[in-house]
Amino acid sequence: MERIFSPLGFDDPGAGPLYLQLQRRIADAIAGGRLAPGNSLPAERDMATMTGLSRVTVRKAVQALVAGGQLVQRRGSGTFVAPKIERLEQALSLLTSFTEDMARRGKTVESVWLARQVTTPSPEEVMALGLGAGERVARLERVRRSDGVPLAIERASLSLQTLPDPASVETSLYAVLQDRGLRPVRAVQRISASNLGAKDAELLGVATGAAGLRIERIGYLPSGRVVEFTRSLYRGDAYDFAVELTLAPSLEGSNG
Amino acid sequence: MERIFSPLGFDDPGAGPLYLQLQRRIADAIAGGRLAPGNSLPAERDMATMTGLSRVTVRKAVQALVAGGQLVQRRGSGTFVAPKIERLEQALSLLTSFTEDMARRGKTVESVWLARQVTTPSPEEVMALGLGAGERVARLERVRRSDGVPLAIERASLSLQTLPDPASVETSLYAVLQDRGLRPVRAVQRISASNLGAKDAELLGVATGAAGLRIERIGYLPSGRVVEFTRSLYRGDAYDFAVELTLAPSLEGSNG
DNA sequence: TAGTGGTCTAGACCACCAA
DNA sequence: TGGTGGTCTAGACCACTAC
Repeated sequence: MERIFSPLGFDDPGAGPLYLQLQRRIADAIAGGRLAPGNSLPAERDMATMTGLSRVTVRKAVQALVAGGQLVQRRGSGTFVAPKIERLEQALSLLTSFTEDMARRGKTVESVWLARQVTTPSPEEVMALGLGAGERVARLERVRRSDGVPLAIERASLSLQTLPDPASVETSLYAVLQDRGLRPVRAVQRISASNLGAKDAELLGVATGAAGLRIERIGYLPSGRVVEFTRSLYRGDAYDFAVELTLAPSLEGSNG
Repeated sequence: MERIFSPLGFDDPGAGPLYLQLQRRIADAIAGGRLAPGNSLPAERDMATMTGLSRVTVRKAVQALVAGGQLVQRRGSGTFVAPKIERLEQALSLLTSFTEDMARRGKTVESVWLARQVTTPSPEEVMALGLGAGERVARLERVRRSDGVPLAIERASLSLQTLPDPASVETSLYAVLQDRGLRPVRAVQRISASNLGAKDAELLGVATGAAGLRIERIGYLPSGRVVEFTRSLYRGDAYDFAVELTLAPSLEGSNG
């Protein structure tokens, strides 16, 4: 610990900005195990006096590591090395529901409802669901947790013909749809990454600006009718999506 | 412009921190089109005097928007609204190479090589490629650009039996492998999101901490032998991966 | 050369948490 | 109540860009 926050070595002119040097020292200490998950760091003011830097500079180094998910800070309490997070792997090629997916691997699932209502659709929802003029929409918004850890924010929209009573969904949306004979058999997903805004980050228990996996899904019935339009935001540090790929058809047989 | 940086309204006690209020004002102006892509913002010092805030506070607001990809800053030049980026969509279910994928949609592809060498493998590479003790590895690292815009960093590792001469790869790795009769026919990918470090961010031309899509791929021959181990980092703001899902086999027929 | 963003400082007050 | 992180300020110097 003394070595990390030693005032020595900060005067090398070619070593870059001071906050980056400190950031690198702390990151190296975590990577090297000298700072283990759960360990506390000295208070910001103490790090400042120990290193001979100003508190603002120390804060800039720490903030970068908080944003990257390597440290966590609790006001009034202190700064700590982030706990090791167990990465969940989910197969992306199968159309399963969150609830079923977690049950399959023996995890508990809790949902915290943010909204479960009938409302006026956004232009995006009108487009995706093919709604008529004046038609309203069922919207389900919830934070998904597994074993107490928030994993994803899920915002599902369905036409009222598909789901007249949103309040009837307690846990699995797909289970409700299945009862109504309206479970999707095919879906198209689009995946991208983006930085989480303050609100979404708080819901997921990570720092503002942390990387999240954004997944947009449109589910279809066998008839081709759209049943669901879902936008999810997964914690980037807690989720791995696995996909199996096969050779592109147009290239088949031309190999070798 | 005057409205955005007006000193009025910053005294409301319930509106949260000043830097968040300013951040919201600027973000709203961009979303509402009052600030269009390419537009320049006043200098930081000017924004500070206009709003009555300190430069540090203005900077904190601006930095957050830079991290989120909504603004770009150029030292000595100014602060600008980020140009609209064209999102590329790539099918995730087919095993295609970057080069072929871009060619199919009529885009030019350039590679900037970071490394193309035979070297000592990392433990991760030994594991993924199933290398023997003392065996060396061919490593290909490059930044992929399309129409001049950097899109991804690709780091591919192959055993020397698969690719004895890394320098023989000029554009498409898969084309070279195909010539040798070693093109993979199956691959497993793992997808997650993470914040880009300073170095990777610079290579992709985005701000440090921006969200990136991390993809790890292991490619196999028909025999089941591993041919390639590739770790890629895509710009989160420039890429959409599309996947089509079908009903999980175990649920087939139980629908309705 | 003038203007811009990038870094850094010393000091202050507030809100929250734990003993 | 004392310590912690969260916010904010005024002022300074540097490195780079554009002219």
